[in-house]
Formats: sequence, structure tokens, C-alpha cells
Amino acid sequence: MALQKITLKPTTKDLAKAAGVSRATVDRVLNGRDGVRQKTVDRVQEAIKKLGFVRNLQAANLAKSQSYHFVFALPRSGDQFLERIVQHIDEAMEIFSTDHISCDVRHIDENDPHSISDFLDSLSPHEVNGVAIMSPETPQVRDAISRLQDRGVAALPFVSNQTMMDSDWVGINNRAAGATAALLLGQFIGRQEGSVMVIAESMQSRDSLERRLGFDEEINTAFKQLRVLPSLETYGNDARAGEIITASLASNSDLVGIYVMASEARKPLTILQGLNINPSIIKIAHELTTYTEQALRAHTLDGVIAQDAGHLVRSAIRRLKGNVDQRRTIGSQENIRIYILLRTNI
Amino acid sequence: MALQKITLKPTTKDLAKAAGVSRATVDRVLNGRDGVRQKTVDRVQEAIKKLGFVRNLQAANLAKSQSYHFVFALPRSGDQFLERIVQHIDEAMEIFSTDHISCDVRHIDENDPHSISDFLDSLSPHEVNGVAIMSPETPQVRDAISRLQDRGVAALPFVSNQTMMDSDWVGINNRAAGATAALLLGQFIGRQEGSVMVIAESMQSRDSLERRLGFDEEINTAFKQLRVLPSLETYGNDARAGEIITASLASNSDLVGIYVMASEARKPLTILQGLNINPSIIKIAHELTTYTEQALRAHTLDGVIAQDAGHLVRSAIRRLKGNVDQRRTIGSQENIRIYILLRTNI
DNA sequence: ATCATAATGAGGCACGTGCCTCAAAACAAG
DNA sequence: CTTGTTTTGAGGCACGTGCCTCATTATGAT
Repeated sequence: MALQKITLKPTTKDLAKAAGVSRATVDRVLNGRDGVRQKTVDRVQEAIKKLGFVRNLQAANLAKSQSYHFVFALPRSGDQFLERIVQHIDEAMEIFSTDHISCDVRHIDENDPHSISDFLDSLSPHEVNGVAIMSPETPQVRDAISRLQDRGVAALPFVSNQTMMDSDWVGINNRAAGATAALLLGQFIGRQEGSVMVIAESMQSRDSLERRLGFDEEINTAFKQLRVLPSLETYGNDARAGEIITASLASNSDLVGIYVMASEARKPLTILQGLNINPSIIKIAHELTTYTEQALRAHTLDGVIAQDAGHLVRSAIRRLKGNVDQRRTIGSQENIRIYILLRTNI
Repeated sequence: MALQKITLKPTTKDLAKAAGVSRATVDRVLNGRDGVRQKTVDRVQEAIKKLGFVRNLQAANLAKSQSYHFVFALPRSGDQFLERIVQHIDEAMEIFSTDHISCDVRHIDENDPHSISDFLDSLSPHEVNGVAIMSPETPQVRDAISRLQDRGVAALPFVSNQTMMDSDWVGINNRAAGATAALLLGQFIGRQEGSVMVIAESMQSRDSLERRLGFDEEINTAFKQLRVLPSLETYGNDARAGEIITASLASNSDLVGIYVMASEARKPLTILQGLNINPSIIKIAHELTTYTEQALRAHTLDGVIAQDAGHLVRSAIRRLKGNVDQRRTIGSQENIRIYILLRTNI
């Protein structure tokens, strides 16, 4: 018992004693209040190091009645991947409710940077501690994020990358994801020669460009017998998608593989399904959704490159919280992996 | 401000008021102390439900000076997978230190159930709140786990399954893992006919049996042109491994694939490397280790079926903590996924 | 109705930190 | 040395819960 007492974590009281100051001064130093001589600050810092003091966050939050409120700013869309994200936000809220974390999903118009900027500007640090933002990169959004951070609201690019914050975002390495799709597709196709179709929603976004880059790189080095066709852009338009896919099929009779790069694979895959293409053509898509899951099971889709929606959400929350707590939150836990899903390991 | 106050979480004080009892009685009910009439208990329970009260765990732990100490009981072995587990335990301790969780790694002799049982019996609930146990299943261990739980120490089978606690353990579905290995191997091999070698450390363990079961199932239904050979058991003995692998190679000239089922793939793969086998033979192994990572990169290994060591560790800790806190901790977060790793998504 | 017993209430201290006030001490400038 | 300013200390209350004691009230059996 006496032994245990020794191993207990030091408190601010211990700190005060060790530094030869009062608890009030320790508090001033710990919370960066001014009116403390540099000499005294140093003494306290020294004691912190010596004792290995770490502030008891739970006690501090209790004293401050601190609670965390985060906003997920997501595109408004019927996308199944987004649906899954939202589901996982709900689940995460339950998990994190014991930490007094709550979240809010707000839908933004991803094609209207002005309205996104307005929305971000409307967030007050008194109501919102942090925002996870899934939005394509534009100057307006970038500036709004800067203003947000200046106001003391943490901002975290979510799934969609923003160049400005290269190191601090939540999502996969899209170049590696593209390469993985290529490697899987190439291996599944085997020694056969032929061309590969790439279907994207748009090649405007950074994500698409990076995936395509990684895809081409891998195919061109490891599968020289394959010919990658130019990306077909659907622009989220079904009619257009049907036309360009049909046209491409007609002019490429040697098709051996299809890579659906968009995060909403349902539309392109449905169209392909309707066109009754050769089932031996290997098909790889992105993201696990109700549709892709079922397609995998039905053998109409051969593989899925995915990021774990739940992990994305929880990682974002942990990082936003870490930001509020002024902690560094790096660590392998926040590394979002590139999942390969086959019908056996969904 | 006044509005905010309303949305604040209810406290035991609020509960007392709502139930028309004192805080002392609320405390008696919440902490299961006796000497409270059923009628009163019901009234309090009702108020809990009505107000949606949830105990503030941080405050409670502060009051109790609660801290958590967990033990990881792992086999003593030079296994690279185990090394990685230990690394992740260290990392996890840092992450969870703010929650006042500490861990201890203790090595057990996996082939000596008696010593394992003795070790488990030696753990006192005053020093250890929970144990994650990685050990093959034996009656002695099973009984020791039961005694442990009776004494109030949480026990959690870790990576190695124990039949007794089918629902409550940390690890992957080994049958699905075997099936995934089969599917990947089959697809990579393509239309080619031939035989497939399976290398295990031992077929005594439940994990191995399940992997083999899943593997055979998938090969026999989806890849009928492949012939799966009987499992080669190395018993962790290098000389023996060299002999049986060489012998099997000699008598199966139509080999097209190799499945290394053991979690330590280094030895078998090194041996195969030394035998200069045809590089077009597809090789799949388990677990990401320094060796398998390098082998993937060097194209001497085609795929790895893995479980995320960090995730395993963190999940175990969360579940042990949940047990101490008397919470249910299910949720998609604790589902350990089967990773497929290629050289592009390590 | 009486008494023993069971059930409940009132109140207080503790946990570690944040935040406040007021007084005391240390310091710098004249 | 005096004055004004800066720095520090002492102390206390708060956060929400656990846990304790002691007094009081309700209950059931006789």
C-alpha cells in the first residue's frame, strides 16, 4: 500500500512542492497565464520534467466542465459511402459519449465553395471545437479554413485532401490506393493481354488524379501487357455515363479489366451489368458499400479497395480532440490503411 | 447560457431530485449496495431512464483514484509477429496513459499448461484488473481462466482462441482468413492447374484447423483445378521443415501455389528461397513482419493475410477496460479485420 | 402499542484541476 | 528610503462521484 502510493502520478501539489512555489504559481505556468518571472517558469518546468508530471485531463475537464463538440461537414449526396460515414458517426458518438464528445453532421454543397466558406465562417468556437471537412480544394475553402483556425476552431481535412495541410488530414494515400488497385487487377488478370477501362466521376479532384497516377505507374511497370485507356468521366450523370461506357466498350474489344475509381461505384457497375459484358473481365472498385458488398458476394465484382469508414470517423474525432487538448496525436493508430476486400473478408 | 444549462448531462443530484430520494440512496442504487427497498430501487431506475442519466466515469474514477493495470500473457518466443505485438503494447501504453491505463507483458511457456495455470492463479485483483491471454487451449488453462474471472480479474483470449469464450475474444475469424488466402491464391494463379502446398507449424491448434478448413472450402468450390496437398507440419523445427518441404517439392512437380499458414513465415520462406523454386509459383503467408514486409517488396512473396497488431492490442485494452467499467464494449470498432497486404499497401 | 430492525436522509470529505480574490512579499525606479 | 508595480502565496469554491458516519424515519413483528 505504501509502495503503491509512491508510484502514484504526481499532482500539481507535488509540483508546487518540488519547485518551491505555490499551487497558484504552478497553475499560472501550466495554463500559460502571464505575470510569472521567467526564472520561476523555468523552475516549474524543471520540476515538471523531473517528476514526469502530466496533467490529469479528466480532472481538468471536470473542473472546466469541458465538453467537445465537433462538426462533420459532408457533401450533400445520396452516395452510399457517405451514408456509411454518417452511420459510423452515429456509432462513434455513442462510443465517445463517455468522453463528453458530441458530433453534428452538416451537409454542404461541394460545388459551391462560396457557401462552404460562409458556413465555415458561421461556426463559433463557443459552440464548435472542431470541424472535419470533406470538400474539394478551392481557394475560398482554403481561406475559410485558415480563418477558422485563427478563431480557435480545429479544422481537419477529411477523406478529401487539401494541399495546404498535407501532413494533417484523415484519409488514405490515394496514390498507393491506385497502385494497389492496379496490382490486384493485374494479378487477377494474369498473363492475358488487353486494355483496361478506368471510370471516374471527375478527374478534377486531387484524389482522382493521385489514384490514376498510382494506377498507371503500377500497370506500366509491372503489367506492360496491359493498356490503360483514358479515364472516362461520368460527372455523376447517369445518361452520360451510359453513353461513354457503351462507346468505350464498342471500340475496345480486347477489354480485360475495369477500374472504377469513383467512390460511388454503384452507377457505373449497374450500367456495366446492364451491358452484359464478359464475366471474365476483372472488375475492381472503391469503397465498401451496400452495393459493392453485394456485388462481391455475387461474384460480379472481383475486389474492392476501401478505407474503413468507422476508422476514418474515429480517427478524425480523436485528432480533433487531440487538437483541443493541445496534444500531439500521431501514432500508428491514426494511419488509415488501404483495405483490399474480397468476398471472403468483407 | 441558461439554455446550455438545460442540455447539460444530468448528475446524481438531478437523479436524486427526480426520484424524490437523497443522493445517498441514489449512490446505494447506482453502486448496488443493499439495504434499499425494491420499490425505491425502481423509482431510481425509472428516473435514470427518464433523465437518460449516465454516470460520469471520469469523475467516478477520480473519486476512486481508479487506475487500470492489464497484463498481456504472451508466449516466450523469437517470433517476429510477437515482437510486433510487444511494440504495439508499448505504443498503446502511451496512447492510453491519459486514461490511467498501464500494461505489463509477461511471457508464458505455451507448451506448459501447468505453469500457465500457476501464473494466472498468482494474479491478484488488487494488482491486476485484467489479462489478455495468448495460449493454446487446454483444460488447465481453461480452469485457471475461470478461477481468474471468479476472483474478479477480467480475462480475454488474445489472438489464440479458446472455445469456452467463443464470443468474447480478440482476433480474426480464422476460417475466413483461410478462405481469403485461398481466394487470393486461386485468383493469382489464374486458370493454371496444379497442386498447392500448405505449410503449418502444427495442426494441433484450433487456429490452424480453422484456417485449413476455410482454405480447403474455398479452393474446392471456386478453384477445382487446384489440388491442395496435406499440411506440412514443421513443429518449429528448421531441419525437419527443410526435409519435408524438399520432399514435397520433389514429389509434386506441378506445384503452382504455396500457402504458409503459420504466423512465423520467415523460416519456411527462407527454406523455399534456398531451394530456388520457380518464381512464378504464387506464395501467400500470414502476418506482417519485418521479414514478410521485405519479401513482399522484393517480389518473393505475393500476398500476406494479416491482422493489425496495433488494433489487436488496442482492442484488447479497450475491452478489458470495458469489463472493469462494467460496460458493454461491442461495436464495429472491436471487429478485427482480415487484411490483405500486397507490396503496394503495406 | 412497543420495540427491534430496516431503510433513508443529511452532511461532509476526498479525488486533481481550474479559476478566482485578496493579501503579502519582492522588485524596480525615483 | 519611499513609492509604485510586479510577482507570489494562501485560501477557497467548483466540477461529479464515491464513500463514510450518524441521526432520523418507516416498517413489520409481537
